[in-house]
Amino acid sequence: MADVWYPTHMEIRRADMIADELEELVFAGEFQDGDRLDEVKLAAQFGVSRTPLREAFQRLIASGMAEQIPRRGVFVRQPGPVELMEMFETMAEIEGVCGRLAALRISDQAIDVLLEANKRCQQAIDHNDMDDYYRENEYFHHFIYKQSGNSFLEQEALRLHRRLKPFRRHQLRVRGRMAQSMAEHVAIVSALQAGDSEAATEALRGHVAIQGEKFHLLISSLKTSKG
Amino acid sequence: MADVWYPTHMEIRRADMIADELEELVFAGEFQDGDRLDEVKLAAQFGVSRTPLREAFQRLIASGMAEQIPRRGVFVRQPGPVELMEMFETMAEIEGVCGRLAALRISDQAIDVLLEANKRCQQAIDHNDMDDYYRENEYFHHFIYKQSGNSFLEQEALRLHRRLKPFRRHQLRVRGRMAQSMAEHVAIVSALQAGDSEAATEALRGHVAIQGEKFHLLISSLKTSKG
DNA sequence: ATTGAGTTTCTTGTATACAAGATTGTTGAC
DNA sequence: GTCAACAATCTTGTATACAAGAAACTCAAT
Repeated sequence: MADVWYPTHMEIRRADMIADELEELVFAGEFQDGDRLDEVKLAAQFGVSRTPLREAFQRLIASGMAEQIPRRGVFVRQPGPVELMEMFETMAEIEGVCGRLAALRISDQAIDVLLEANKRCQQAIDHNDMDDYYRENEYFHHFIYKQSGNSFLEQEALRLHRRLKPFRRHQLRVRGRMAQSMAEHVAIVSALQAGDSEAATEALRGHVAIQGEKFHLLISSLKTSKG
Repeated sequence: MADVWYPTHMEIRRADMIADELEELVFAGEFQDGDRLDEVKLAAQFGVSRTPLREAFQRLIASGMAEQIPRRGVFVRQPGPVELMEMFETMAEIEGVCGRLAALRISDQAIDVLLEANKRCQQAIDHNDMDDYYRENEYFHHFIYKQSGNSFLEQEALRLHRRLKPFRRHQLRVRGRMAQSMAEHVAIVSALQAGDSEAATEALRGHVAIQGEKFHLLISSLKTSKG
């Protein structure tokens, strides 16, 4: 019983690997909204038959990244400006909830972890290392999800966070955003430390919502430049 | 353009129909946690080949109702007591969020709709018609999700609500629950009408969380009777 | 030129065939 | 009797074959 080789989740199924790759492609914007996912073309591209592809499609469909119209095909669905704003708002609210529960449940030990994470964030800022800051920032947020003490909620938060990743990627380039973000982190930890669930909620909600608003500006500028 | 027969989403794909049926079976508790979904047996049962079944499986897997272990099979995952509590808590928090946003955005017209819904709830209570109350209650909640003004959030709330449906079904049988639930509905509408987002959040959170707590009691009693 | 029936081609949805890993059962050594 | 190696069987994952709906094309009628 000790040396059982537990079924490592190393993906043996090509269908799963393809699903991952397709998700990446959709995230990377390789497809336009409404593009049909051509089974035979993609099968050739991946060097497999249609079968694993069709299984992979189901995953994209379930996660809302594609839509299936019977007998017509599978079409990618890129979120439009409105849906994106809604997703950011939802993320902000969910992070607020995580903060609320975390404030009620977090341990002193976990607070220390967050303080450490923030130190590393500050170092990233000092070195002006955006990638590093991005990574540490992500760790900070994921850790708070976990401190909600509700692993179902944690998973939901992670899922949405991941889905928004491609749209958050270049946010930090906004001038001064890193420093402001850092200040917000400090406020968040303070609220958690004080066990102030209201303050934690609002701090996290605001911290995330601002991304949606920056995004809103970006959208507006795009719209004016396009139309 | 007028008489185009738009691709009705009538399910032509057996895979989709099977996915629906399988979900029902899992919801109905026809499978134990950990049961393997036998492709060939189910294929025979549904009178189809393995192919559409395997597509249907992907949907269950994506929604967390089943787990796939490569080269081993697909196993149903029934939420245990802990996970269920977590799901109820998450539902309560999300409903709270819907309430918060709805309080900020709801129209007088929509308030009237809620008042009407509550009237129908009261009638159901007067007739002691639990099924009817259940239906009206569901409408009430779904309508509030919509009033959040965030259709992404609305969809997420609907998804979780649906997933919890089988575990909420017999809650109303608890003595006096219908009347208490009704009183909470009134408080919720009042908060929304007043535009008091804090009160709306707490009213909805409490209204839903109580279900989790009732459930908690149920679980405890089960545990003691079992072990 | 435009429309529309009829035909052809393409694509999806499902069934079946096959390869390889997992499970089970058996036999033989200790 | 226990355990390990091997064989037989079962199950999954993928490829291929086939049926039927959708799209594209042709061509005659207006």
